[in-house]
Amino acid sequence: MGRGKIVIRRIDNSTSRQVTFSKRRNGIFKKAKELAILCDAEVGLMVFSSTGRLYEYSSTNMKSVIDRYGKTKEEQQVVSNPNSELKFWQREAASLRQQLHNLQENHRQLMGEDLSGLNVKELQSIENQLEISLRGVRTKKDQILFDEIHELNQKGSLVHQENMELYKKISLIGQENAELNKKIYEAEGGPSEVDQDSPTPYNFAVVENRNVPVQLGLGILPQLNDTEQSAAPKLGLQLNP
Amino acid sequence: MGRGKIVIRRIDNSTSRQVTFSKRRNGIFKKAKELAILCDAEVGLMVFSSTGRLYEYSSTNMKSVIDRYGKTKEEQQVVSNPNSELKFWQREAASLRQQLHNLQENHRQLMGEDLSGLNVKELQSIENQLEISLRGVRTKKDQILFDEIHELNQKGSLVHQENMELYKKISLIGQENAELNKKIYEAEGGPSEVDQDSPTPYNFAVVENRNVPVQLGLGILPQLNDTEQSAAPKLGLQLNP
DNA sequence: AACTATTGATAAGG
DNA sequence: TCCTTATCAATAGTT
Repeated sequence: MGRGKIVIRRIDNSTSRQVTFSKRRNGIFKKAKELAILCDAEVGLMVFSSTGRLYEYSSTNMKSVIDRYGKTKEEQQVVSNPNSELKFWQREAASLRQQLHNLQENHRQLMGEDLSGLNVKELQSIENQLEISLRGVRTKKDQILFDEIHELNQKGSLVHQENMELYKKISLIGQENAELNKKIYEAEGGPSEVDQDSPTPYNFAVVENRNVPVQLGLGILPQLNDTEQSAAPKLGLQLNP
Repeated sequence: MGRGKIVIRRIDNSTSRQVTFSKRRNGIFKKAKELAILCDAEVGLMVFSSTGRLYEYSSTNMKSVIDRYGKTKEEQQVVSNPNSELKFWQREAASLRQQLHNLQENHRQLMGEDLSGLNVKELQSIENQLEISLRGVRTKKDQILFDEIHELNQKGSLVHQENMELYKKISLIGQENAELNKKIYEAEGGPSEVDQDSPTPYNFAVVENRNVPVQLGLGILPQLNDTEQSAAPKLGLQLNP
């Protein structure tokens, strides 16, 4: 029920996972309330987010629900009996240790270690998995680099534009200046060769010599449809997608 | 979501209430499972029907969820049993669970999943590790295949030799046979054209026609320094080291 | 238990 | 986190 169907499997992207968690948490709490009210049931719901935060709902109060749960399961004795609880935690630890062990073995094989005892078929399977992983990692890395370059190019483009505008302004100010000088010259009457060749301060007549702005050296990607390509050598990473 | 909107209030009709309870109970349990899987959350859900029946779901196990709940709420009064061994095992389980969690994350990344949130350097590191792993796995696989081929070639060589010896024996027996026939012929006196063309049983004179043994079709590796290469086409895997 | 018309939840995208 | 909207899923009422 959304813009598309999704497979029920851990959401990789942590942001999406977080967002989905929020939405669905609200959803399930609403459902829990409705169930309790509509059907006159006692409901207790505890949810720990992957970051460890607790969210809870209880139609009455959680302690009462847990107590009732304990009674119903006839495990009330377990809680008061230290021996059986001890055993529970020992079993729990054993189970976790087993899971850890399995995962470690799996992990070592993925790390290319501990390969003895595997047949060709199993090795082939690991090889395939590693190839898939490698492709995934490379794709992700390339994408990040690509994005970075894209961003740099955009920034470069902006700076370039800014540069152009600054040059225009300088050009205008230069013209203004020239006109002012001219007026002063006319006001003083007659030409004065002394001042003729040494430009006044704030005279930006240099603009006329080179109105091409400094190249920033950022490789501009084709898809940026930048029309102001120049023959100047470019620095930085160049991607050929 | 149904044939019509309903108000969220206790359903009076007991049958309807029961039916709705069944449907919505299934619904909420499904949602709870999905939430746990999608968002990597730990979920515990307890529902008592109006008739007092308990229905429960937990993504891990209810005791663990209730314990965690108690700890999180800091309402856990271990006062009833401040057993240090109990605490030890609880810490042990928590530690193992943490390790498991870390390893799972690491593992997922090696599987090429869950790559968001990694920077280029980290991705590069995973990429390198995957390449090393891949090389290791391939080397191991190739070695197994190579060993297998080596072994097959040795076996083939042995069978070949055995074959040669058998052919020699047959040849000897054939000669013996021929001599015996000759003696019988001489003892009977005079040639008999009837028996001349049809070979006696156990006459292996066929040996003279082809003393080249059947090719086993095993590619023989150069390092086996097999000198009996033939021009016959070979079957099976051929390695070119 | 099925069916199915309808509402409700939510995925994707700002 | 909240808003919006297109879709899919849950389910209310019925058979």
